[in-house]
Amino acid sequence: MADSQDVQAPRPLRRDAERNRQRILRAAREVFTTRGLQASLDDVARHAGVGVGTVYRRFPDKESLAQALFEERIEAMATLAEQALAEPDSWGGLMSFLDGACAHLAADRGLHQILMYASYGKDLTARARARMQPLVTALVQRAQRDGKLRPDLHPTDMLFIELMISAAARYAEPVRPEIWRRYLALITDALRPGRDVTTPLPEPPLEPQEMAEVMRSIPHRSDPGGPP
Amino acid sequence: MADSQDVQAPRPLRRDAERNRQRILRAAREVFTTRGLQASLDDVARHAGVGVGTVYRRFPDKESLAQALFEERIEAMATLAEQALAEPDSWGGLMSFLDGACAHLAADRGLHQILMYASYGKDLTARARARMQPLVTALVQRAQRDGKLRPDLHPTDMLFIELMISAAARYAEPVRPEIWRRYLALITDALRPGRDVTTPLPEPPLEPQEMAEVMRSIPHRSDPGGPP
DNA sequence: GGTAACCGGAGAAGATATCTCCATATGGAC
DNA sequence: GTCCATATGGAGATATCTTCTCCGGTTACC
Repeated sequence: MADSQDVQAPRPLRRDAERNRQRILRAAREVFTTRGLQASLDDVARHAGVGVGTVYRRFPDKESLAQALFEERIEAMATLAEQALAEPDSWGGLMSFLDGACAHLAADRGLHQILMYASYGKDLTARARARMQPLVTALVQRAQRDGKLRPDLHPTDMLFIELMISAAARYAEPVRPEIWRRYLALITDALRPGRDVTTPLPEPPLEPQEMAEVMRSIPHRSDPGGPP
Repeated sequence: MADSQDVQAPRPLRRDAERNRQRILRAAREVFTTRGLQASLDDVARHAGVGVGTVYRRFPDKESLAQALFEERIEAMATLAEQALAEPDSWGGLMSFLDGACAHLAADRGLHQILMYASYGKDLTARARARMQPLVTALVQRAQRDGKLRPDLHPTDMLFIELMISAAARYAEPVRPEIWRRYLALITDALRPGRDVTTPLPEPPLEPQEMAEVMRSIPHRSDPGGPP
């Protein structure tokens, strides 16, 4: 209890070390963005122009690196939701959020993996949920109160829409990277209430607790169990 | 040019060999269904109760096995489309097809991989396209002529819908294997024409040739390039 | 009963990814 | 300028997997 503020004060890292740390993070962002989380730390090292040893000294394993990136990504998503919530038009806000989230996910091959990376230690997906859930719920409920959004939709449905759209984006990415907008527009059309034909939705939405399980679907290592 | 009909008449396979061949195919169906194409041939062999050698003697590599399964899967899909086309109601037919195709894809983890497996030698996806494209086009155009389907949709859109839904199914499979029906119903709602609000779709649909590229997106081996 | 065809499965060969080690280099306190 | 705690690079030890081969022993069929 001498000087530190919390638990963080081991030593300020030598200047070259800190510079390399930043390089590594930048490289990881790029590599994971284009190739996904299954890229090896060797790849990241090469991309950063440092040795593997340097990477492993700073980040014991891929999970640590993912965790470091996790924070900023979640924050970007949360900011998106907050800005959407600040828009006066509830429908427009919801659309902005969906569009922005899908754009992020479409452009970043590793993002959904980072967001859904099941981490043994601290459950990152729990943090993601804690941060995002209230915002998305607010967006959804506000639009529903205004009668702009089908009342039978649930906040968890928004996440599924994002997952579906980003899957489409990943499939089409080499051919037509923007085609996902077509399908988002299509789905979006189905979200409005009071159309002449509205099919009652079969299957109740996923409860948050179920969604939590889905969010943990990407296993560590390159265990070929996770879906996309 | 002595006795054969085409190119097929090397020797009728000894009885035990044929029995094992069938066992292997059955095992491959099961293993690929539950774990996807990245299961190893050793897994298939173990599941079939035969030695790896036996598998490799019959199927030089995983591609050969996939190819053998490919035929029956494509045929099942084509049958689905033909039955849908035989239904008098064009909208109902299209829905039957979408529902059936999504159900197949949701229940079979390896199916979309088999259908989209880029094969060096004979281009299987080309065969799939040749078989399916006319049927799906007929289904779509018939519904559009009847005014039951938005006119701005294209046959390739149906495939994308199937891909998106099956991605959702794979994500949710351990938690709620049937939730995909919820999202199919949602999308389906957006397919009808003449609703009070119809957003014009941005991005033109994929041309068949572009779709062909998308279909070849799953690389050989376990090359971590393919999307889901 | 003879033999061609077949079987099983150990293990060779090849890929990859993870992570360690240590000789060498460098920042920065004094 | 000196010194040494702190860093660095990258070869290579480990570990894990899959694919595919090989061959002694077995089996179907005439």
